[in-house]
Amino acid sequence: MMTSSRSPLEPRAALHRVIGDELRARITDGRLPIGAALPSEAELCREFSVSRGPVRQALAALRAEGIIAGGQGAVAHVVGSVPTQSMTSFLSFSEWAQSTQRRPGQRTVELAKRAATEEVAAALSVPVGELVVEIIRLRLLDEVPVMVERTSFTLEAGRHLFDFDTDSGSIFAHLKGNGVELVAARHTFDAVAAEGIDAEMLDVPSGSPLLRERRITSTGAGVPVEYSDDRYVPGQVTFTINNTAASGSSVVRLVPDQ
Amino acid sequence: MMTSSRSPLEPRAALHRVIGDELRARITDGRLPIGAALPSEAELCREFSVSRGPVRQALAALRAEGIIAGGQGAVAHVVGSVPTQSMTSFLSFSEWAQSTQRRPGQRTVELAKRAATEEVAAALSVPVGELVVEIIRLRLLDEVPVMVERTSFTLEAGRHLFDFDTDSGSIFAHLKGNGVELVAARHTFDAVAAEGIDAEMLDVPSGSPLLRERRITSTGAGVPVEYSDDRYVPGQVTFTINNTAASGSSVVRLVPDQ
DNA sequence: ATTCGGGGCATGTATATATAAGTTGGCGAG
DNA sequence: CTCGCCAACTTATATATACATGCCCCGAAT
Repeated sequence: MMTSSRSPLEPRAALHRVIGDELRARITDGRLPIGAALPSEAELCREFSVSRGPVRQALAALRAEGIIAGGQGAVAHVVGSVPTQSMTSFLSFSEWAQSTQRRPGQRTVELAKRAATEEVAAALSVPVGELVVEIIRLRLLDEVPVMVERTSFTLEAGRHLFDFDTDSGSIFAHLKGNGVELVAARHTFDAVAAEGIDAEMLDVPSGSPLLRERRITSTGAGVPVEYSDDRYVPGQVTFTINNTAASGSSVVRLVPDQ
Repeated sequence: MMTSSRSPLEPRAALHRVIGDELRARITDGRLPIGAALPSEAELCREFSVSRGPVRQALAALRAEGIIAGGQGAVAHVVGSVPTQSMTSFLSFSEWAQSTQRRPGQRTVELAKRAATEEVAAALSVPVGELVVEIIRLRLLDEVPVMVERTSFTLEAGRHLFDFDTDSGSIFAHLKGNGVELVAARHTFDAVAAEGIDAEMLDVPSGSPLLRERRITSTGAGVPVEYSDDRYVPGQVTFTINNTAASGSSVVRLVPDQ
């Protein structure tokens, strides 16, 4: 059976993914409530007519997400439905805001092509003085200012921004449409005091605390594309992380370099 | 197999973990620099004298951590050395400090058994008023105060703390020794202003920004054991997170409930 | 009634094998 | 010399099998 348009033998369906999605669905829609025991591996094998390999792969994925737990000799059981966000929803303020029923707003303060400062150059792995595209935006939720964002793109990626209305759409959606794929990000959190323009734009007293997220986003090949310094008004937005001993998560506490 | 002089099948050494650790070591010490191609699966099989199963398990773990990348038909290659920490090293301030060559210090301000406030009760999933063990500690790095920690334990876990010198050892090590296993944690980050006692203990001006980490730590069964509110002086400690589109990491940006 | 032990069952780990599908590099035709 | 195609290599996926080890429950002994 060649079926030239498809594959000769169907299998390329990635059974373990099918199984994982099915179990995820059962958990989120309540057929497998929190605390419930999952079917044993053997039962899942029978149900999906597969061998233990794919079943165990699916269970391992769920375990890594922290959704199920259970050890050797005991059937796994549901420990909770971990809130997760897709990569794009996490990176894109607009997309995230809409998913929480808030009206996102934004005001572009500046869009410029300029030489990279030492900090930006280090983050983007380019020589100091190389041209980068810098955009400063004030972000709002339901008309209330919540964040000031200072983002630098490499010229290669950033040139797409000049033919784009940065006050309306999502930058990430636009970049993706132009073939710029962002698949990995490193986030660093600390606290800073609001100063000068930031305090004014965010409408908070000078010196009041802000949550700062610095972010380096890269392509699949590990090439940095974006560096951003985002400062949030406390109480409007927080960041939450789940980690488990099993899936040594990538949450790290660090001493800043300098 | 042979395995004649020892137990019938002796492995139980978790070969895939051994292989993963070895590869991790090669990457961090430079024998496999960033960008380098890993040996093919077949070569690794020969080198470690195992079948493809354990090798693929090890590679899958590295891939989930974002350290290596590569797809079907191509040898995987190193995309970066992601700093990771074990669960215990991430949870335990003392252990973490020692791994960074700093001298950790701590001063216990208070250790008390008291009724749970609304906030604590909600975090630990116990009724308001239930007895919990609360400990307040000032944490130092090289004699400099960097963090104030307010932790509440359920009575079940916290009772072990009264026969323990909280100024010397690691609480987590002590709890683990008493059979309290902590395997999952949820961390929430925001910024707050330093106030009253906190500002005084941390030796910063009142009103200056602090990075706050609130943490709920649970057992493998999903039962909350510990709730902590830690406030860090900026510039001394930051938190870093890596996430990739592939391994939908559990990093989430949230609107606080209240 | 309570406790202790054993057996059944479930998961963890490893091997061997087979097929599908993507990557790469080299060879030959134009 | 260039372009296109094919063959070899490599990874992704799935099956079948075997044994080690930990949990849980039930039954027997106290």
